[in-house]
Amino acid sequence: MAKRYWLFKREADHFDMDQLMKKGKPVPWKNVRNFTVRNWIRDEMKPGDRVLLYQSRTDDPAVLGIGEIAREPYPDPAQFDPKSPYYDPKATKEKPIWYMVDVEPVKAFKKPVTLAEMRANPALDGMMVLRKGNRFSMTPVEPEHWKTVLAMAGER
DNA sequence: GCCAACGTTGGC
DNA sequence: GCCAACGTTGGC
Repeated sequence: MAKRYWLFKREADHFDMDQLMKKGKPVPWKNVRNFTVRNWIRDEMKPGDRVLLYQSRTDDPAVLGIGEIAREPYPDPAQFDPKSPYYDPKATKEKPIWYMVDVEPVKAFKKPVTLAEMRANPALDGMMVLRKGNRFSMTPVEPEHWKTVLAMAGER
């Protein structure tokens, strides 16, 4: 299957792009508990897919950099852990419900691409993350939109 | 901090 | 299986 593009959202409180880059290792992107997003993870994400890393719930929400999916999707262990807030009593090891991927940080943009800039760019019309009321923590990104965002960041 | 929007839950 | 109520997301 061809390489795909995604946008992963994370709240500012739990997202430090510099820290990610410094670490330089794949990080688990866990705790997705939305069925639509689960289906994208489980059925469509592949190692090598590229990801826009987006910071939400801040004064200036923005894409801060890019990453790459580092391994096949796998069951989120928290669903089996009764002590976890993400525990799901309906999930079993044989039939997991929730999936996750690891993301390797690839590059921090020198110039983040803000939500305001993205909304102002007609080339990004229809981008899922820009839709009103969008609450998916992960969304697919069209190849043309990917190129546009990278160009806006001054990257190639 | 507010509140619109939306996914999920649960009573019926 | 519907749908109102609830809880959460996330821009502003």
